[in-house]
Amino acid sequence: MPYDPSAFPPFAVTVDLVVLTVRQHALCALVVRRGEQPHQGRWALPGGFVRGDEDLSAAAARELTEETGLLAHDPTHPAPPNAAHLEQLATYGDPKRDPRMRVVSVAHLALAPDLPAPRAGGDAHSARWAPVESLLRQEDTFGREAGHGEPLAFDHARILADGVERARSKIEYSSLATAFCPREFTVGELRRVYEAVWGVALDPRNFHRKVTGTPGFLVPTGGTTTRQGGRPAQLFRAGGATLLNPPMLRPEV
Amino acid sequence: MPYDPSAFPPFAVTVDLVVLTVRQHALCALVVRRGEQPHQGRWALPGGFVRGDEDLSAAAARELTEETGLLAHDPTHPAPPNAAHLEQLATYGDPKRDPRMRVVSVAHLALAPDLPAPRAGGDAHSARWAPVESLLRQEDTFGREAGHGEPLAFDHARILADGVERARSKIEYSSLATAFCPREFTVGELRRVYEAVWGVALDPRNFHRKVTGTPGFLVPTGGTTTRQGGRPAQLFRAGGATLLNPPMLRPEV
DNA sequence: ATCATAGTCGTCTGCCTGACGATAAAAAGG
DNA sequence: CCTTTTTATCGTCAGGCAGACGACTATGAT
Repeated sequence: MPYDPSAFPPFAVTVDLVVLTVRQHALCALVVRRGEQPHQGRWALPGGFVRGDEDLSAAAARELTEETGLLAHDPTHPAPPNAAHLEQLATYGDPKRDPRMRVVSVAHLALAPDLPAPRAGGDAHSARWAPVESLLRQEDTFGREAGHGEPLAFDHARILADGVERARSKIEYSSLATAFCPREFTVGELRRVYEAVWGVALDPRNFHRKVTGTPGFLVPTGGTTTRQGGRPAQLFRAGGATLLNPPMLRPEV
Repeated sequence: MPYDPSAFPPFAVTVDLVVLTVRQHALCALVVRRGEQPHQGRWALPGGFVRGDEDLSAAAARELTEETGLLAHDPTHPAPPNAAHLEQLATYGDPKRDPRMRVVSVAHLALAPDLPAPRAGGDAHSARWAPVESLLRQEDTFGREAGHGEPLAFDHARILADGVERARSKIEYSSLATAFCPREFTVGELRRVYEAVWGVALDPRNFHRKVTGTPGFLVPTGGTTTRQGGRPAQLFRAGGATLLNPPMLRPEV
């Protein structure tokens, strides 16, 4: 049966990225200032159109590299130096989410170690890391903290909230928190990642017992560091385990 | 800035459904026989094009009703009699997944109680429940069990596998297993759901202690039934809790 | 030298789970 | 009617793990 163009309505398909990192004890997301209508001048998640011959994950990886210089980390290969975790998050297709046309956006979630400074790319005039707390508070209050006076463009506040929730729950039962750390890190640095993502304080002693006692989570490199002040701490690298069993427990509210 | 059609390539967007149920101690998925090319005559997941003014979840709910007569269950409202759980699963957009054109499919996962018989709808010649075990074994062996001699059409085997994995993990930490049960059910029936979905045997005594001891999971209706044979069992309805804490533990492999 | 900071090792207690014995209430078979 | 079978339900016990928290160690700062 031949291809019948009248059988289906045409859509534009985009990828949007929720890129998260931890800086200064706060969970931050990458946002870019929109250079075009609609929502010109507003902050938005980075993203762009999927090309005609491009897979969704390839489009997401391309956008990630364009915006941050990071490479998507394929778990089947050894991690390159500038690697970030990248996974599909969810797809958003409300008919009215973009006033120009029918756009379906396949959102992806990227977790990256702390980076020097984002580079603006594509049609973005500028890019910056902003604490998710202030980005998600936009819908309620219009405080001017972090230079954001308005909510994110389109439905990006919702997408960001979904991405943050995915990250918060996924570090419970997987070793993904190490994606926020540099290649070598200390138990304390890993604990501060959990504390920043969950927004809670964790007992350093119980945390140390838990992560060092979970086989395959951390492998010691032999070195130590004192970059945090205080007693020198052992350095670790992420181990091969991806699933934590039993999981890390997020404290009750 | 005006809308520029040349700025992006056009896509077709579809929804595909992984509809799961438990029948006769086996986890089963709804499959339809394709009436058109490509893959004419092959079994496939039910699905169809998203309409031009339709949200993705609305398209999935429409397809679900067309194929099964079930209604998507909006958790904010009381459950109608014929309700099924419906959630977005993932989106598949390999450029070569459909030889006719560029199609992006937003797969959804539906969990339904055991139904009398599926009704064929749309362009499907016939529909049936098939054990997921045999459907997913197609890629390796070509046994003729359940009348399926070939793997599912397109990338539907992969989508089905992802949906099954989602269901298997989600009943660990949520009360979703009750979506496989009729409105009133016994602890034993709920246990057989877990056993079928996970493919393991569970200790009836520990299971009973666990589910009746989790607040908000089950509420007794006061009635009893003996439809399973043996001593009469208390009837329960799903409680308000959606998250189980601590979770049900899936036995080690 | 003293303090502050951060890391690491232990102890104890309570809760939860897995293993499994025992009892209860029905249907089926003799 | 009695026994067997089947399913449901309650109890007990030991091991493991998490939360609370004391103690000690090794640095830099004052």
